[in-house]
Amino acid sequence: MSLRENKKRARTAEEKTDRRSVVLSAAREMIAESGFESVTMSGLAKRAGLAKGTLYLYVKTKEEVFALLFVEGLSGYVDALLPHVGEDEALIRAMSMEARENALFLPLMARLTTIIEANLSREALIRTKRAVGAQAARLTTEMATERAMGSGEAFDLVHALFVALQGAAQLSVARPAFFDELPEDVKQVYGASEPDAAFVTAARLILKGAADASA
Amino acid sequence: MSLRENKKRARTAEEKTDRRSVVLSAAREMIAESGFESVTMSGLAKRAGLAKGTLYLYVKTKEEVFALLFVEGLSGYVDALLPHVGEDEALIRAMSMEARENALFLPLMARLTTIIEANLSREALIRTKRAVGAQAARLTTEMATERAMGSGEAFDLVHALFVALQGAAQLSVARPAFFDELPEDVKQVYGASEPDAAFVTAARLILKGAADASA
DNA sequence: CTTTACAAATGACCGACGGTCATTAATTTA
DNA sequence: TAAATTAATGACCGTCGGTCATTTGTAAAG
Repeated sequence: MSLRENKKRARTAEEKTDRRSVVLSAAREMIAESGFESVTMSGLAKRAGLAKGTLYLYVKTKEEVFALLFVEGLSGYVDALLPHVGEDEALIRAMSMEARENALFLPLMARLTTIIEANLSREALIRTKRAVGAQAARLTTEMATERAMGSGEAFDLVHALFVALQGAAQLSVARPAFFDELPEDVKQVYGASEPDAAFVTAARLILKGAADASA
Repeated sequence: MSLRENKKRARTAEEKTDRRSVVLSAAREMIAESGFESVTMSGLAKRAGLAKGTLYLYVKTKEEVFALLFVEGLSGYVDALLPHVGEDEALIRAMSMEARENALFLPLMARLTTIIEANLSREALIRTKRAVGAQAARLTTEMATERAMGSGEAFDLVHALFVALQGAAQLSVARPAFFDELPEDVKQVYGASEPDAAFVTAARLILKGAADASA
C-alpha cells in the first residue's frame, strides 16, 4: 500500500485525496494487525511510503487519521441501517451485524470522545462533529417517517440506541497481551460482557420500551 | 495536600496507605482543576510532595492512579444505588444524581477500558476487574431480590443500565478549549447530547422495556 | 551508643513519540 | 531557460512515562 515507488508529487486535488486514502489504508492495516497503541506517526508514514513531515501535510494530528476512519465507517454503518429502521429485530440485527462486519468501527467508536475528538484541530473537530450530526439526522428522519413517530421521539430513540452502542463499544477494547495468564474469575468478568451481547440486550429493552411508550 | 513537609518515611502498612491516599487526593485535585490530560507523573509527584521515583513505589503506571479513583468512585456509586433498585424512577434519579455528585465518576468511566485498563499492570488489572465484578454482582443480587426477578434477568438489566451509563459517560468528556469559537451548528451537536439527559432517556426506555418483558 | 542491615526516597537519565521547520527539489508559469 | 511555487523531507525539539544506581532515614543487633 506504499506510494513511495511512485515518486511523483501530488499536485491536483485528486492526487491529494489519493495520498490521503493511502494513509488511511495504511492506518487500517496497522490497527488491524497490532492495535491502536501500535500506530505511531513515524510508523504510519513509513508504511504509507511517506516521510513523517509529509504525513503532516495531510493531517494535523494523529487522531485526525482515526477521525477520518470513524466518519467513513459511520457513514457506511448508517447506510446499512437505513433499510431496517422500521422493524425492531431487523434493526438490532443490522446494527450488530454491521458492527461485526467492519471490525474497526466499534473500537473507533469506543475511542471517539476521550481520545479522538480530544486531539483534533479546530477544523478537524468541526468536520467530524458535522459529519456525526448529519448521520444522526439521517437516521432520525428515516426513523420518524418509517415508524410514524414525532421527530422528538425518533431523536430520543436514535440517541438511546447509540448511547447503548457506544457503551457496548467500550467492551470491544482488545484484551491485554497477558489475558491467558489471568485468574479464572477475572477472565469471567471479561466473558460476562461481550460487546455484541451487551448491545443486543440493551437495544431490545430500549426498543421494547419505546414500543410500549407509543402504544 | 502535600506530604513533603513531613519528611518521615512510610514504614508501616498504614503509613503506606496514607501516602497512597495523598497521591489520590492530589490526582483528584489536578483532574478537577485542569482535566485528565494535564495529569503528568512528575506533576502529580510534585503536588503530592514526592519525588517521581517515590510515586512509582506506590503505583506501577499512571493509569493505576485513575483505576484506584474509579474503583473508589464505583463503590460509593453502588452504595448510593442499592436503596433504590426496586423502583424505576428512583433508580434513574439515584444514578443520574450520584453521577453528578461525584464529578469525577463519569469522566473516569468514560476512560475505563480504552485508556485506564489498557495501561494497567497485570496485578492492577486483576484488582480492578475483581472490584468491578464485585460491584456488579452486588447490584445484580439486590436487583433480583428487590424485584423478584430471576438472576439472569437481573444480570441483563444491570448490564443494560451500565452499558447506557458508559455510553452516556462518553458525552461527559470536557469540551475543547476553543469551544466558544466553534460555529453555531457544531455547538448544537454538542448540545444535542448532554450526558445526563442521554442517560435518563435511555435508562427509562430500558426499564420500561424490562417491565414490559416481565409483565 | 555504635554498627549493621534494610528498605524508603530520590532525581538524573533513557527511549519513545508527537509534532515542527528550514531546506531541498519537482513541477508549473513566465 | 529562469523564476516562482509548493510538495516533500528528515533532523531536530520538547514532553512524558518509566527506570535504577545511589542516598539516607530507621530499626535491629551487638
